[in-house]
Amino acid sequence: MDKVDKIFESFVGESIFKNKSILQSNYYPENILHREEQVGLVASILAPALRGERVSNLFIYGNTGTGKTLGVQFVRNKMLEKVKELGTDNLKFVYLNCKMKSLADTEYRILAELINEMGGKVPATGLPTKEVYSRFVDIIDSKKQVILIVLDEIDQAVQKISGDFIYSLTRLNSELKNAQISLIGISNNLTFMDNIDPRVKSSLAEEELVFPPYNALQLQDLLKTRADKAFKENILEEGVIAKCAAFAAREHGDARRALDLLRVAGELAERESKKKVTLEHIDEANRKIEKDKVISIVENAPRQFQLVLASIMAIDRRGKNPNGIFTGEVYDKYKAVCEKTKNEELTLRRLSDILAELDMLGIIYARVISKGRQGRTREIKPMLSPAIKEQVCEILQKSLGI
DNA sequence: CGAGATTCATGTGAAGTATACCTTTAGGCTTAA
DNA sequence: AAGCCTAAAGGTATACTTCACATGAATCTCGTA
Repeated sequence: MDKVDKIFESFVGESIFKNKSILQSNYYPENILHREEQVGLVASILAPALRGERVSNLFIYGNTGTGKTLGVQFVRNKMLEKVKELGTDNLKFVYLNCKMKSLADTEYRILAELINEMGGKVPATGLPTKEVYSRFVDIIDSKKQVILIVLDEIDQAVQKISGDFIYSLTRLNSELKNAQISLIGISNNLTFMDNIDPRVKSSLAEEELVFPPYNALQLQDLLKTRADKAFKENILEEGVIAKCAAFAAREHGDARRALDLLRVAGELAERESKKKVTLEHIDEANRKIEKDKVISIVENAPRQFQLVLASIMAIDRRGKNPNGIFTGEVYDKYKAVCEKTKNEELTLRRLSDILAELDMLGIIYARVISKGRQGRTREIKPMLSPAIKEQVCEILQKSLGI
């Protein structure tokens, strides 16, 4: 039996999943475990909107995977249901994720996206920002209504946008004749508010709410309820859930991570046509998730990023850099690579920024250090396990045509 | 020997440039009455 | 005369460059014990 047959065979046979979608990240559960208190608070803060009253601006903190988005969406759905039931038409609930990089990382794009969500239309570029702004106001103010705007991962946006934008949004109500708007900011970053204009701060966070991380026990509970629905009976080996929970608890109680882990582990087991999900599958899943993330970043990175990364990998592969690689070395290698691949070479200034961004992406480690008389530089190390390194190198070679 | 002063190799911020899109606007051409 | 198309004018975003100044610790210098 050849390989392909084998693969199909394992899928034709009994699946270990009952309903895999329950473990996927876009699944919205009926109720949200261990977040009753927070969800209740959100609901009570937003409830006046049902009567057409303006509600306080709300700010929600919490690490990734602590149920912030889920909680807000949950309340949103319930409210929209209620609105339908009441037959009124004066409540809009707009959700915008600021992290979708190409979608909303500038003031202009956020406005454009909000307008789209509201049913208006605006080109991706070209209009004066002012014009977009006034169109936005027109759309909102076209009738009497309460508008709740959810800005998810708002910290990502504010880094690039002046806080003025948020401020003017919060102040918008005085310009509106008919409508009322309220903002709901969601941030992963607990220290986000610290370096923000106090005016913005006080107007944005009329109400504050913290979503604490799940602890390992809560994660187990959560995984167990979902696993019961997602897997068939007796599929999970003893301790699998506990291990998933432990992994995720280490990652700041990230429930999304825990669910991904369990799902991928299940997929791996299925692919091997095993009847059980074992502890090793969890380890394997952990590695795979990490790998997939890195690879998709590298594949989709702009050419110049790939060139820089290729230079770093080339130096790293030659070895003997126990203390890390320095910016100067990378730049020399990078120039050579550019010449070989007939790419235009950038300035050292730009390279420096690219290195910083690669660091942000978590592909390399790059800290600024001072080497005394030898000046200041970044100390650079690739942050990839050997197996991934090879794949990354292959991708780079293919993509750059080396 | 130790406190300052020096120095190196980049880091970093601000401002400017080039390119790619986008709308508005005005003029010219077409078309229908 | 109304309608449609086109090109120029005027904006914005993005990726990059140029310029100028900032950094921070190893090393040097020099006064002093």
